[in-house]
Amino acid sequence: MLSERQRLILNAIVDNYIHSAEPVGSRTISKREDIGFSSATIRNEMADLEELGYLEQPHTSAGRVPSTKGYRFYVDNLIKPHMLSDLELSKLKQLFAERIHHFEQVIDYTAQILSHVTNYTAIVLGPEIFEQRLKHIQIVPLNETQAVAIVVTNTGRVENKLIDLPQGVRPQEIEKLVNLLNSKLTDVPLWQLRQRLYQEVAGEMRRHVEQYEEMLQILEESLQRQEGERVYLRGATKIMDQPEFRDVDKVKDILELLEQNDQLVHLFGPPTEGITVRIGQENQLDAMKECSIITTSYYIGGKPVGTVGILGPTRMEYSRVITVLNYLAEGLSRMLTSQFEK
Amino acid sequence: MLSERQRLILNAIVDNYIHSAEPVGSRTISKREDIGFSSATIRNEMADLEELGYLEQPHTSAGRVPSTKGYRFYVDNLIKPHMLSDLELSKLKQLFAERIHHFEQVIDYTAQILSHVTNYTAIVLGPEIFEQRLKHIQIVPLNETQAVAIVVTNTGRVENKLIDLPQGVRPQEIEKLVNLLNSKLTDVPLWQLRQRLYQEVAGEMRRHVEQYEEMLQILEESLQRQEGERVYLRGATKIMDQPEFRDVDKVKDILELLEQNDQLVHLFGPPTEGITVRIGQENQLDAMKECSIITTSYYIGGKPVGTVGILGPTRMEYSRVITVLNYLAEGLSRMLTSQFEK
DNA sequence: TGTTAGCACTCAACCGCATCGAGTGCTAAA
DNA sequence: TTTAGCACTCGATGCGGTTGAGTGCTAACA
Repeated sequence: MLSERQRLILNAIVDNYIHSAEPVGSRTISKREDIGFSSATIRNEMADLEELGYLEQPHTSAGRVPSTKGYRFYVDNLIKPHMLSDLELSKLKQLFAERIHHFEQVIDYTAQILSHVTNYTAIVLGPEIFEQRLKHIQIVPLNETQAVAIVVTNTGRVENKLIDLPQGVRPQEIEKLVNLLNSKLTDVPLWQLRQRLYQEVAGEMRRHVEQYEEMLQILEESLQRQEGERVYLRGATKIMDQPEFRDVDKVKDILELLEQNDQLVHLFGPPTEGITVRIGQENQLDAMKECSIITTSYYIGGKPVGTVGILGPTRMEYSRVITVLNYLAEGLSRMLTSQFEK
Repeated sequence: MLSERQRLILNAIVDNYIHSAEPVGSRTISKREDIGFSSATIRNEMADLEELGYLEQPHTSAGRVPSTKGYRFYVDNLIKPHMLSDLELSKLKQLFAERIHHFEQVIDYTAQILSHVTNYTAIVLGPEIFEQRLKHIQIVPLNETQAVAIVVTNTGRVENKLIDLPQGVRPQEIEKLVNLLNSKLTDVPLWQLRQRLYQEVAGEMRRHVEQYEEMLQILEESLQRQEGERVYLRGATKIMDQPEFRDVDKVKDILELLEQNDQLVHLFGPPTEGITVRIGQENQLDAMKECSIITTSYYIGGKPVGTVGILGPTRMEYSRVITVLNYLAEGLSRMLTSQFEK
């Protein structure tokens, strides 16, 4: 367990390093107002903290830098709440002032604002498809052999897929089928769709629809491909503002990762209640070993539907970002709930 | 006008620089098989070429580097057709082998393959909305006050928009309206929709639909917002493989530009028949002054629907990229035509 | 007259070396 | 227990010399 003084010093070092990006020496710390000890005392404590694994030394005659463990302790125990500045507040409020109807635009704009306010990369996932319910299904024939299947959810999200029609199917047949599907499947959660398709629709279909076999298969296929979450990425280049990422190779690793949307979902892990912080090597992916990721969930009517997150260097302003994320996720949830709940 | 020998030398210099990324000296050139002159002769010619503006010298005791004018002459007059290697061919054919139904997926996959084959950044725009025709329109009420308006085009593209309903509108009204719209507007090109809405539907609507005014306004709004072209960007990080972009600041300028989709449309300019090459400062945007962009159009049934392009350093393999783009655009056009034409 | 060998010159890149200074660990005194 | 003092470490910075690729110019050559 760390002594009170050790905590004080660790806190001072992390704070300082976050803002300077330079290894911090004992003198710098001893001159801080909140510290009343000489540099020599600090040096002793620093040596101890290093032995305990909270600090690291780039080389013998340099100051100390927090280790992953150091940041972890800082985030878990030392962090002080950040007060949002007027500027931050006014930027954030832009989002809520805007009256955007389109779900995807709201989310995209959220990511944009978030990156702009924090000066880090913003990533927003959402919405979790399996929380959504079917509102309407439609099949639009394009020509003899092709059609578009369209699924609309209660949140106003529209998924569509091009499908091949069985030979010689008649428009009336399709219409009949669509009516059947809508009467049976409306308000069913998306993840149950395939199951319910067999339970409740298949029997009826066999009786009323020609080419029952083919159509069923096509339907299943088109319901299956609902992608999971969509990824909204903004401010990816912000990472290059950080002095520790002045190196093209480092940046490249990170941006390449960000280019692959599927990897991002991995990075975020399962949605959790409240703020989650992943620091440096705590992220499995190697390219992220010098980055931290802070995430939280947003809700519609109390149900989590997606995740918002910030990606920055391990040396990121944890306190500020956490406050911003909390504020934003709460506001976003309120906004979405009032707009999209049932 | 350049002499035959000057062309030969300019060609050799550009070729060499493209592959080495180092300023080329007279000795290097004189040793090439296709050149039969001593380094001294080459030096004289190089001095002339520099005076004429085709070459530049980073500093006195360095070799020469092609200027924008030099590249331009190379591209217009000297380039030799590139033979696609087996590897390139097999990668390109992956695209045509795949049987993807979804338009957007085809385009996205195209960008992916293109970047992978060329090792440069690939950008694909499309499809041009105004070439598409309305296939089906649908309005799905979500609750008392909101609905989703969905527009399906003949290429299978689906656009959707959340709309506010006028107070107290009845579902039957909406159904009536949708039927009316579909019967009047099917097969109308998207760009004519608004106009035709007034010409052909408004009168009928007034007679048959309650809350005529509000609905008309809402409809117009929802048809209006059809975004122009979509942008598919792949391999943005490839630029960092280039030795002249080892500098984070340069890379940042470029990637920031690429993050803004609207800027990209600018960059491509209006679609043209055949290959277009924009070299260095020929691009208006300052961040692009060390980049070249090669574009060409792709077609559905003989009509241009979008643009594919490659972004690389000015020192890019023009010949190879042009061949790849030609081959790919042709194949893509064939593929899309067989799949989507009316 | 065009080409080429030869040569002096230029200049970025590289290397070694000395210096500087921020920061350390240790010791001894307060 | 704290702190002043001091020797020590080592990256960063700066400077002079060397190297070598490449040039322009001149004079000889075919």
